[in-house]
Order: sequence, then C-alpha cells, then structure tokens
Amino acid sequence: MSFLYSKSSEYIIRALVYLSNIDKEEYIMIKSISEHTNIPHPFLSKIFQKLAAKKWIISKKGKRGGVKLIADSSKLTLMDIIEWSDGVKDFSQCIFGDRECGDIIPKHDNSVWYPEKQSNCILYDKCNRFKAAIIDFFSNTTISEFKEHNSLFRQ
Amino acid sequence: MSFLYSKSSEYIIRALVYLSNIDKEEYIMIKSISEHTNIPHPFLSKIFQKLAAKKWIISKKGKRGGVKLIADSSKLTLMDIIEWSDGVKDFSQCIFGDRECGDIIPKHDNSVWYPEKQSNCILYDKCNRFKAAIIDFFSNTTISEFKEHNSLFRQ
DNA sequence: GAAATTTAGGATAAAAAAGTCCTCATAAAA
DNA sequence: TTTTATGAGGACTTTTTTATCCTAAATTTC
Ligand code: SF4
Ligand code: SF4
Repeated sequence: MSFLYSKSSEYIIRALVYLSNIDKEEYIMIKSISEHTNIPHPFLSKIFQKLAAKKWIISKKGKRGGVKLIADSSKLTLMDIIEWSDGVKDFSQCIFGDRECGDIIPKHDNSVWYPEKQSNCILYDKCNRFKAAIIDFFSNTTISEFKEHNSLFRQ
Repeated sequence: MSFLYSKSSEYIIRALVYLSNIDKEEYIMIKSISEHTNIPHPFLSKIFQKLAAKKWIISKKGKRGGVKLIADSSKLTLMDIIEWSDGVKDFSQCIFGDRECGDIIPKHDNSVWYPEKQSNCILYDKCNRFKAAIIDFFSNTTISEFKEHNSLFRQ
C-alpha cells in the first residue's frame, strides 16, 4: 500500500510509531526495532542516523545504547515526515502533468485545507477535493494517534 | 505531484487524454504527442507498444501512420490505467505496514467504496475515509472527463 | 518498384531507490 | 583496564524505474 510515499517514509512512520509506544526513559536498540517493525536492520540504521541529525530522536552508542524519541509525537505529523523524507510536494501543480493547476497555496498547518483561488480547469473541483483529502489526512494525523496501536507490529 | 502513481502511469494518462481530444479518424504521430504532452519520445513509443497490445489504442506504421484511441474513453478510468501500469493496489493492506488492515474487499466498480467490515484498529475510520477518497477519485474519473481540457498540454 | 516516413522490438544505458557491509568510535559492564 | 555491545559513517551492491538507441518491418507517396 505504499504508493503514497517512499518505502523510506513508510519505515520512518512505522519506526517512530513503534518508538512512541515505548517508555521514554529507555533507549531501544535499532536491531530490536527492526525486528518488531519488519524493517531491514542496516537500512533502518541509516534512517536513524538521519533522524538523529534531524533531532527527532537521540541515540546512544555502546552497551545499553539505542535510540529514543525526543520529538513531541503529538505534534509530529505524517506530512512532516513524508515531506522531510521524500521532499515537499507541491499541491498547486497538476496531478497529471508538469504544469500549474492554479493559484493555489496549500495551507497544511493542521487545519483542513481549502484552495484559495479556483483555476478554470474542468476538473478543478474534483481534483481539489481529492488533494484536500490527501493534505488533510497527512497533515492531521500525528504519530501520537497510534499510541497503544501495537497491532501494527510483531509481538 | 506524481507520488500517487508511477511516471509511466502519469504519462499514459496524459497521452490518452491528449488522444481523446483528437478527431477519432486521424492517426496521430507519437512524436507529435510527445511534443504536446512533454513526454520523452522514445519512452512514449514503448508505452504505446504496450497500449496497443492492451488494445486501448491501435497503431499504424509508415507514412501518415501513428496511433489512435479505440478504447471507450468514457469507460476508461484512472484506476484502470494505474492498476494496469503499476499493478493492483491492495487497499485491505495497512497504509503504513506490511500487514492486513481488516477484512476489507474494496469494490471499485465505479461506485463509491465503503468497507465491508471494520477492523479493530484505532485509526480505522480515519484511514478508511482516506482510502475511500483515493479509490473514489481514481475509479470515478474517466479519460473522457478531460474532454476539451487542453490546458493540460502545450499548444 | 523506390523513396520516405513512421511504428515495432530488442538491447542497452542512466538514474533513483532500496538494501548491505565493513570498520571506527563510544559507552557500559566485568 | 579489558571486554562486549551498540550506533556512526562511508563505500558498495542490487533492484527498479526511467530513458535512449539502433535496426527491421510496414505503409504511403512518388
Ligand atoms: S484541476 Fe486537476 S486536471 Fe485540472 S490542472 Fe488541476 S490537477 Fe490538473
Ligand atoms: S486503520 Fe490505518 S493504521 Fe490501522 S491497520 Fe488499517 S491502515 Fe493501518
């Protein structure tokens, strides 16, 4: 089902949701996370290097080391993660082409999004309801909403 | 904006929309289509080979040759194209993971889609509204809806 | 029939995404 | 202080996607 974002983004989401369900005092081994979330260990290590640079997690080397979530999971949205990992998506562009759709500046500040100005394309309303649904879902779903949602992971 | 399907699918959609706006009696050169739709010519040629095998278009070699849409553009949906080009997406799978979301069999027979049975995941309602929006848009948008929609293309 | 044009088809290349491996640095525990 | 565990970081490999090239076949026009 990951045709909405890269495999990397999907992994980040899974890993961070997993971390957010863990006691914040503990450091969790990447190896353990990779096993529970079914993400290849070397690949996940790379991801955590970048997540640490981004300061969404901190890591500790050596015995009893691992990683720990420090970002506020109730403020961390899927949009934050996907845009950071895959790049910012320009919703003012046409879904099907390499051209502008209209004078649209998406606002995804955690509020439902509506276009500011309509273009004169036949499909404008239909496309924008669709775009709005995507922006709404991604920018209004936070990592903390998955709390206790262990069914995502292997036990 | 093409993070919903592959570049190939985007190209196919653009090319077929372009063709559907053309007098059905004419054969159109792939070179001309590639220029108007801004798709690399050799790549588009490959695409049309497969489209011809799929019988959505027919082609003619030689002088005054080219391609012509024969599929019924009012029945040809974005879902048809994307699933054929990128592979069938299983909407019963979790958006974020490699597991089932629930006993969901999506029906995208051009009717709005609703889940048959709820899983017990916390995010179920939210995710399924989102999935439904995607399935709805893709399976209820046809190539013919872009008729006269020349703003997609170079003049 | 010859010349010109246009798609078909196979081979190949380039770029991007996904995944792996090895060594080093660091920290805890023995 | 030594041993052991664990992430950091760089180089590398594989796979998938996107894109190109070349020759053959077909069709029209001359
Ligand atoms: S309305 Fe839809 S089809 Fe028209 S330009 Fe915007 S995104 Fe493209
Ligand atoms: S409801 Fe959403 S998060 Fe839960 S299993 Fe289904 S797709 Fe995954």
